[in-house]
Amino acid sequence: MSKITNHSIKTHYTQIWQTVQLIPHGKVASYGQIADLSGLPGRARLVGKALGKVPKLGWQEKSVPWYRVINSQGKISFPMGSDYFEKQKQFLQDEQIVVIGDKVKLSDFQWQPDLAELLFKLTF
DNA sequence: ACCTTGACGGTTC
DNA sequence: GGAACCGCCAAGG
Repeated sequence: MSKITNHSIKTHYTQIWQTVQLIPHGKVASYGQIADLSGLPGRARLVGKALGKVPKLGWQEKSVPWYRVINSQGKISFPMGSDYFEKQKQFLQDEQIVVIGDKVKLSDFQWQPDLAELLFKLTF
């Protein structure tokens, strides 16, 4: 398994983290999209939970690029002005992603995964 | 074993 | 737009 795996980590979370790591620099994905790609259709909320674990586990901020995951409307899911909101917005802008207010234009920046790439990289 | 929590999503009004 | 409502269900207490 990948190095991010930890003896206490549950399998669904690992699948989610693995999928999130595939989002390319400069692109974003929605929670639902990650759930689908992780073989967990309809479980977008679980993706949020899994991403919330990243800092709590003391992992490096960017070991799993959680900041590239936003909601299906293209908006950052943290309350505007909160610390995490500002951090996520900054990380996105650092990758040349345009964030207006709390919103990213999905038609310009949403990750369109290549099927062959997914089949090659995902091991579950 | 039961109850609550979630960085969600879609439908509807 | 946006707000209310409901479906989702693994994880952690």
